[in-house]
Amino acid sequence: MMDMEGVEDTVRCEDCGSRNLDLDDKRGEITCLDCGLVLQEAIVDQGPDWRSFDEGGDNARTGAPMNVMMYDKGLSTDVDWQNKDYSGKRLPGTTRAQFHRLRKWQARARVSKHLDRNLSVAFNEIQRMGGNMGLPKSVREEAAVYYRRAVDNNLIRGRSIDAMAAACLYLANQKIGSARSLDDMVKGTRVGRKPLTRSYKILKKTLRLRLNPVEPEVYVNRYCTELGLRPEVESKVKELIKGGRKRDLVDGRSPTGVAAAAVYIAAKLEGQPRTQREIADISGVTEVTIRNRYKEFCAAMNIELE
DNA sequence: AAATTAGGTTACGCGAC
DNA sequence: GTCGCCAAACCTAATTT
Repeated sequence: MMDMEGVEDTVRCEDCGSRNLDLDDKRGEITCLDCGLVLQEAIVDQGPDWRSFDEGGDNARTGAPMNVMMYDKGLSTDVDWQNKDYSGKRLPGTTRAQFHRLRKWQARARVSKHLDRNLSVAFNEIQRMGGNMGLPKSVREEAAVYYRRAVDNNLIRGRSIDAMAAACLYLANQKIGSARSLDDMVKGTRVGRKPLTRSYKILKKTLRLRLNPVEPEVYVNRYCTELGLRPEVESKVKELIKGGRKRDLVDGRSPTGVAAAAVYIAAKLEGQPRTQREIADISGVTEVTIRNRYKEFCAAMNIELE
């Protein structure tokens, strides 16, 4: 039933059969332009995990899960086919009509159940992983949108949900600039580096995503915060990176390395020095790399440290 | 703590298979 | 899709200043 060519050729409006559909990235909706039916929504919100996970973690929950990100959008109760109420009496005509509509909507929600289940699991994963490494809600929402588009483009079959979910998170993270490196992702998701990057590439390619290359500036705020540096240091860091970019010391190098080195220099210049080791620990960049970068900077920009 | 050195590893684009 | 190749950027580890 599904063919390999992507959403335009395969998805029709469930109500009127029109192929005239509109995909709204921002809101994550697919809307039929002919009848106005919203086919798919990325309903994303924070909520407690309700799936059990193998390794520890706090999966405790109180009360019913919020009906967010549920694969069937909360229509989880069946509507009885008989036109009778709970006591067996026949329903009056108007009520029957209402139930007819209910059934219709329910059938609709069932159409692509297997895909929706996949989405359900994936959304949970995105929530869990994202929450795990403290990614803001906006990133997780964006990731969910990407995942749904991955499903729409038949990218899921034969790939692990976890890897794809992690890849979506990584993409969203880059788009929004939440300052997580690939290393951070690997650590925070327990998805291997290989499958993660593989899914990431496929996703990026087939969705034709154009992302700005990650700039070192993205990491500056986080590094400074984690090192307890004053705001002045932070602006000094950005200044340094700017200068470095002019002198071609930035492009082609790993943004984390450049950021880490600039932080090292700025911290020292501003009288709030941190050791290379400290910076290496929080940034995941080795001391050696920090040294290489910061020496390049000093040499090219006539910076004297002491 | 910082620097140096040596040697191994990864990412990436691309073409071949 | 995977493999092999490339060079540069990075890494680890040991040692010295």
